[in-house]
Amino acid sequence: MPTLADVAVLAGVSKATASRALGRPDLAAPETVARVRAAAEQLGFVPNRAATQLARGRTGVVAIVVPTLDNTFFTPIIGGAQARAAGSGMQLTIAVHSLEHAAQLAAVEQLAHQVDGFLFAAPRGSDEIVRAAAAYKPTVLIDREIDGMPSTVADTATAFGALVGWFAEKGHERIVYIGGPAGSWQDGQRQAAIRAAASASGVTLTMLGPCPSTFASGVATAEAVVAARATAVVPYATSIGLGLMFALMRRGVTGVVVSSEGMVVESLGLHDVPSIDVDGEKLGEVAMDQLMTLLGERRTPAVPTRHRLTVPIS
Amino acid sequence: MPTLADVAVLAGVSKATASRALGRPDLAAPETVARVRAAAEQLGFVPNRAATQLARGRTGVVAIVVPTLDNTFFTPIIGGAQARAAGSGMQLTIAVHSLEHAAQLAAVEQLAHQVDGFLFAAPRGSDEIVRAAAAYKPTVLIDREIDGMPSTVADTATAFGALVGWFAEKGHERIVYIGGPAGSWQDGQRQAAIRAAASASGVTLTMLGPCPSTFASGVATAEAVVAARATAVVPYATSIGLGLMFALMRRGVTGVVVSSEGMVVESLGLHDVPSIDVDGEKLGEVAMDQLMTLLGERRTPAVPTRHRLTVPIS
DNA sequence: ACCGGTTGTGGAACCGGTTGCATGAGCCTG
DNA sequence: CAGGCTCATGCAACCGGTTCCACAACCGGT
Repeated sequence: MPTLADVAVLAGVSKATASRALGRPDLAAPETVARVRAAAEQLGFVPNRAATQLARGRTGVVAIVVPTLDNTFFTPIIGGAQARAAGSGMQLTIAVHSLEHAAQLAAVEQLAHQVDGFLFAAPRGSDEIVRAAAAYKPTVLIDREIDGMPSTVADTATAFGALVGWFAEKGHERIVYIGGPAGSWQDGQRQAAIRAAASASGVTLTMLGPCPSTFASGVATAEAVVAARATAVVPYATSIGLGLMFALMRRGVTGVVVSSEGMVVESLGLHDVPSIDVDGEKLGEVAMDQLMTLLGERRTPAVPTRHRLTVPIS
Repeated sequence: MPTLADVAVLAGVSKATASRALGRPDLAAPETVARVRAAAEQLGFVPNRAATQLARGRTGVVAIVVPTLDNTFFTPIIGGAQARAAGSGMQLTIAVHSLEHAAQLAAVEQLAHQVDGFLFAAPRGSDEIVRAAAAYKPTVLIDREIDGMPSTVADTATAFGALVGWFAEKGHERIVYIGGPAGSWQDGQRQAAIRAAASASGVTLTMLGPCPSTFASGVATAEAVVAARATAVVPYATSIGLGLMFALMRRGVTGVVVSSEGMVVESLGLHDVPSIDVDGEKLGEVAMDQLMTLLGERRTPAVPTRHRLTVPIS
């Protein structure tokens, strides 16, 4: 395993110069930079991460906190963040946060020593935990806002409101909204937007929930949906909607439209079903860019510390 | 941020002794160990990861390679591995491997410099890539076997065979197996077991596929299932089965039983639908234990380098 | 021709642990 | 009681980069 010293010898310079040539090319003579780079290439030099971290006092790792991996909402976010992290030569570790409060706090404090920053994609965790993380290291929130903290959110509330309007236009008179997990920030936003849209368009609105984002919980809402004699349903999450559609079919219920996401609508060949697609990947990318900015990373585009993505409906 | 030197001063010993007292208590006097531990506790000392890594020449990180995060088969595996890694004070990074061959190879070689070992939960990747990883660092395969390499697999082949037998007993005469992704090791195993079980029980078997493990691809098989006039279907993955069930319902097809997993069967209240449940968490745990053994970690139980979990059907 | 300023480079300290080796105290054995 | 042994400990050299500082060469300006 070649070291920087090997590269330096081959290039005929000192370790110090070699380091500068590779890391801060502007501080070395162009000709030197070229020679050092060639030497590094030839030897297949890969900088030792631990050494770099130790010298710089940074870990080169950021953590993304998610409530679960079993929800396809979070995986693209992770993917996007991962891609951006890798682009800056950073590693991403995933912290799954399904624990109860005290354990969460302990886990965050433990983790804080091992990372340079946090991405919090945990819609339900208490503010206290997020603040604890932020007290240690730079922290960016994903899909949730807390006063005074940087965040990236998808503006689904507006999209959900528009969806209700869309249904109203199509002549639906009784609409159901199936709320998300208790304490979800997004759920609060969406409820407000949906209530406003419903009263604006004069439809009858039934609010169900709270409801975890799972297939099974969608199945479980079928009865209430039927009881509400709704013709249109807006579920908090795709998995809920899928469970609901499934259960309605099994009961032989027809004439109820459940909004979903593009992939589901397409693969099932559903017609006239509106869909909302959150670009999770983008969400992860933007949030990571924000974090990199906070960390003083040069190579990433600067992003405002508070960011809203608009969400299309179709 | 307190360092080992601070702890040493407070405990009235040298850095060397402090290090030994914390890391190898058997090498220090019990009384000293106690004093050092108390000092560390008092200062809230957390060892600097980078320094430890640099000194030991190990990264303290292992990577788990998965094809995607959008498949609920892999997430429990990751969870299990993560839990075991944390138990040994190691970090787990997730490498998603959806790239084409050359990029995969490059990614693995890059990663190899930054980790102590690999867990490969990539059922389809070519052997070459796995071997490349193994050439650099200890590597354990998950749910796949390659000659001469340590692995942990769920014996689903046997379970799938039993499932066919179960269907035959219930009087089903035409059975469909929907194969998994092209090149999947497990798929090969299952096909063999299913063929054997079918010919043993005299049922007519139709093999479909290969078929990616997605909801959409399950939907797409509905036509072929109907054409085969099958009354029982055994899909490779839960997501495929779910898509198929969905599509069959929409067509109004009844009388076709699709095997699934416990969670689905329960939440939908399906009766008389057999289910297969792979304990993914366990799979991850065992594989990580194997890897820890290879890495010479003391604290983990030694596990045979080739391990098969039996899979229950119900 | 002399001086202040820029630029490129090397020496060496440093990040915070781990560990080989040497030292000395205390114990057992012959 | 001497010689050899074990045991606990400290010193100092690492691991492999980064960066402060000093120094030298070279620039243009007066």
